[in-house]
Amino acid sequence: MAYWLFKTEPDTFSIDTLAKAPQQSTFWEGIRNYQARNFLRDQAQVGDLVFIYHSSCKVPAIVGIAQITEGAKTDPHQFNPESPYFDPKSDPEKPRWIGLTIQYRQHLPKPVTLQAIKADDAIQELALKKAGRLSVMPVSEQEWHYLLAKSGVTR
DNA sequence: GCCAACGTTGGC
DNA sequence: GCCAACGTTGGC
Repeated sequence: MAYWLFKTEPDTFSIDTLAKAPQQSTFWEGIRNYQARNFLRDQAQVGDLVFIYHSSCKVPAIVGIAQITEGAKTDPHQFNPESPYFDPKSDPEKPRWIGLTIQYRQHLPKPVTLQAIKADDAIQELALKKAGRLSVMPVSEQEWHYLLAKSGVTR
């Protein structure tokens, strides 16, 4: 059991989009960063919990929780020249990029803003804090529970 | 819209 | 395998 943080731009795909999706599920696609991919490929497991973080928006913040419901599969967009996620260098025999399926769990009662995270000395490890453009990052168990409490989730 | 940070590419 | 140039991300 592990904990993660996934970034998304709410203009493209938000926690609300996920909550309203069929089965409240989506295939998390378009990961095009090796470090992020390696986390998903090598460490993410069905059952792991995921903070959904809104980036590139007015108030960047952790806004909700999802759960991984299906393990890593080839991301088909890498082979589609029409897709913004097309990767001409990916060999169909050895696909370079993967995605996995997550399901909505809940909105946070109080989103935890990037500003609050940066200002909080109790949060030290979270990769979000050290800048970084990583779109998928691990969250330690301790900081997961700390952030949950901070967001008003009581259990 | 700007720009800093940082990942990726490609020439050597 | 180094590193400069380039592209992208994402906060502000």
